Amino acid sequence: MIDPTEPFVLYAVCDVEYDGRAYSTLERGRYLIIYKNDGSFLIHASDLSVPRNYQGAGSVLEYHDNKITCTNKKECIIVRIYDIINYISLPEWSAARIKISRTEKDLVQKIYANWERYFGYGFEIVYAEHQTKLGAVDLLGVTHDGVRHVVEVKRGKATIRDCSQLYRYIESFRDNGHEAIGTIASPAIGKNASTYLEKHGCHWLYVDFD
Amino acid sequence: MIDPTEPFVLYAVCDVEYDGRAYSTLERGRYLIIYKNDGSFLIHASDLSVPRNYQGAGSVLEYHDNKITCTNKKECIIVRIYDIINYISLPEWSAARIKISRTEKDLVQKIYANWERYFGYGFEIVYAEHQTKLGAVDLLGVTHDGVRHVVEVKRGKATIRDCSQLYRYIESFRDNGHEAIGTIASPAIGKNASTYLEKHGCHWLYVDFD
DNA sequence: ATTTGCATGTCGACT
DNA sequence: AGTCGACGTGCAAAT
Repeated sequence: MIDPTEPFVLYAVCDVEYDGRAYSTLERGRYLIIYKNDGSFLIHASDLSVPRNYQGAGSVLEYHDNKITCTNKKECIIVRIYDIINYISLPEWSAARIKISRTEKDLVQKIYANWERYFGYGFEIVYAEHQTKLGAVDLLGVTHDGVRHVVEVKRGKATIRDCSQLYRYIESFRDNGHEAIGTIASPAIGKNASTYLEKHGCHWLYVDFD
Repeated sequence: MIDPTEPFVLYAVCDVEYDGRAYSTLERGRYLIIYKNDGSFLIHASDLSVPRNYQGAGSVLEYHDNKITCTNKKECIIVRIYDIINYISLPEWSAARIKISRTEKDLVQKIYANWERYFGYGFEIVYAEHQTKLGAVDLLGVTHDGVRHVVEVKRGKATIRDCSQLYRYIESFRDNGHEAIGTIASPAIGKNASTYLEKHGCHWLYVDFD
C-alpha cells in the first residue's frame, strides 16, 4: 500500500519521533504525510504553514511493520502508523519553479538606474553587487573625492541586523583607509534599527516599488 | 466538491498567480494544494520541502468558476483549476505540537549549571537570559572585579551574524562603563565568524550536548 | 564541500 | 499592532 519508491500523500493516525539536530516527539493523532520525488518528507498538522516534522531532499524512506522510517545522514524520523485513512500516489507531479519579481534585486536595480534621483550627488562610479571580503555590497557609489557611499537595500522593513551588516561594511572600508558613508534603502525601518543607524552615523533612504 | 469551509488536500492540474509582498506566477502543471483549519494555504510541487506558494493563517478561501482565490490582508493567491485528480477532506485533523528537546535553551542551561567547568574563574554572579536593551544575553557572568563575561550560545555552527550580535552586546556594556569580554559557545564555528571574533577580541568555547 | 546572505521566510515572545 | 530573535530554519549563489 505505502510505496517508498513513488511520491505520495497519506492521511493517517500515527505518532512521530525525530532524532537529529534536536529530538522531538509528536503525540498520536491524525496527520498529513507527504513524500516527494526528491526525497523530502513532510508531516503536517491542522495549523501552521510549516510542517511539524520534516526531512530535506535526499532522504531514504522505508516501510516495515506499519512503521515509516525516513533517514537522512545523521537524522531520522520514525512514523508509527495505526490507521491509514487516505493514501494517494502522485504521478507526474510537476517540478516547475515560480517566476518571481519585485524582489530585493529589482529594488537594487531601480536605485542603480536612478542613482541621481535618490542621491543627487555627482558620482564617479556606481557599482551594484560589489564584492568585498565580507560579501557583496548591494550598491556602492564612489564620489570624485574617493568617499565610499555604501547602500544596503531591503525589500521589506529594515531591522537592526541589516543595519549591523551595513556597519560591518563601513568598518571594512575604513579599515582599508577609505572614508565611508552608510545608507539603508528600504520601504520601512524598525525603531531600534533606526536608533542603531543614527548612533553609528548612517542614514536611511525611503524607496519602494512604485 | 471543493469546500472552502473545511480543510482539504487537493491534487489538481492548475496554474497559480501570487500578488503581495512580491509577485509570482507558477506555470500550469500538477500540484498538491493544502488548506488548513487555521486558514493557512500551501501549494507544493514535487521537490523542495518549502511550498511553491503559500499564505499564512487567517486567509480566506473562495471557490468560483474553477478558481480558488486565497486572500490575506494585502496578499492574494489565485489558483486556476483545469482538472481535479484527487480531493480529500481532512476531518478531525490533529493540532498537537511537537515536544522538542536538545535546543539552544538546553545548551544554555548546561553551561549555566556547569559554569566553573567551562570558565574556571570564580564568578560572583551568573545570569541566564539576562535582559539588556538590545535583547537577552544568553549567559552573563560577573567577576569580583566587575568584568562582564558575555556568552552567546548557539546549538549549531556559529556564524558571523552571531558574532556580530555578541559584539553589539559587548559594545553596549562598554557604553555603560563596564569592562566586557565576549564568548561564543557552540559545537562549531565558521571561518569568517572565527576571524571576526578574533579581530574584535572575543573568544570561542566548544560545547556540545553529550 | 563550505560559507554566506536572502526569504512572500514563519513563528513566538514581549512591549 | 509593532519589534525582535530563534529556527532541526530552507535554499541558492559564490568561493
